[in-house]
Amino acid sequence: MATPRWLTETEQESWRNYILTAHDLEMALEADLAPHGLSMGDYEVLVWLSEAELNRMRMCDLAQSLQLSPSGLTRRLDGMVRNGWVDRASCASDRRVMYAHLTPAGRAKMEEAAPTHVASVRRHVLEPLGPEGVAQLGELFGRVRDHLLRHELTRS
Amino acid sequence: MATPRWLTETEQESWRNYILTAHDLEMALEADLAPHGLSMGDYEVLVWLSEAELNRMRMCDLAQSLQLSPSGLTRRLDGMVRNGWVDRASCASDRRVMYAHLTPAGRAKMEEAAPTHVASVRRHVLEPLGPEGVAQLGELFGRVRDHLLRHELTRS
DNA sequence: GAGCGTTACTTGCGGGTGCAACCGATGGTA
DNA sequence: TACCATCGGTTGCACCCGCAAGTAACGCTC
Repeated sequence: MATPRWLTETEQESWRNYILTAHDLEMALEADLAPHGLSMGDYEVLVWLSEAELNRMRMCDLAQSLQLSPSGLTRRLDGMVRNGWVDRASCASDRRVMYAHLTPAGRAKMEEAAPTHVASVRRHVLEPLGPEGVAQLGELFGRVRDHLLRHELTRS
Repeated sequence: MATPRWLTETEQESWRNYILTAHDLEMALEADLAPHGLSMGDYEVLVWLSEAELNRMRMCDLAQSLQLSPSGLTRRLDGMVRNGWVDRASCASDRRVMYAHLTPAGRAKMEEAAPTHVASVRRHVLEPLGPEGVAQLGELFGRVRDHLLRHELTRS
């Protein structure tokens, strides 16, 4: 596991449960999405663009939303453009900017895959946790997240 | 985020919190370990071997413990052997088997890094959650894990 | 003891990602 | 207007990883 014995038994076991499960969970979600020819990464691009105004986002904003490096996003879009789900459009007012834009085919792909993915999340996570478990999950990770962000800010 | 609007507001937010935080958390732990010249992956190898009998494990067992593919482990060990933290030893009774064996230097490196990592986990996770939060975390992911494993078994 | 399915590990290959370097564009300042 | 720090994006490079194929060894069966 990830940590030696300087932790309580309980801490040890909780942390271990988290580490192992997070990995397996990711694999399960990925596997459920695979039949659609999508990775979770691709899927998240589709979702973000589909919810964005005019179905498009600036590369840098999208990269931040996806927690991806600029180069990482460039490469991921390369693939999605090749598949016809996204196209690139330059910006008239700022010629540095490149928009990632969802195509009709991309929207179709997303609407095809979304029910699968939602069902996957529901089956693997929401259902076993139950409503109050889901609320706890959000609360716990919200606390960790706040702590992380605060820590990050005080660093600079 | 990872999921469209077929989820409750609460579900949506909880899931989102989890996805975003899990990523940031991993980065934070990785960053804390980096000054020692270790990735989390390397560190976990050191921990597993240090807790194993005779400070060694069969490659296949170690791969399973680390949730890594055989080839992935081979490559990771390559690097750690190059750094002198691990060496390979073949097995007398079964010549297919290769042991990964922790060297004294590897143990030293692990003992050097462990306090850092434990402090990191404590600061980023255990402290913001508090004792009862940690227990909840373990309980929730234990439930998800049980569900995943059961599902996996019924598949075969 | 010959054959064969299985196991353990490694290697070739391709995909995904981050970092650093680069280029063009922008906006503020002298 | 000229300069320059900064920003947005892409490319070169290196690393990590999984899958498939290959090799060697094991062990069961006939």
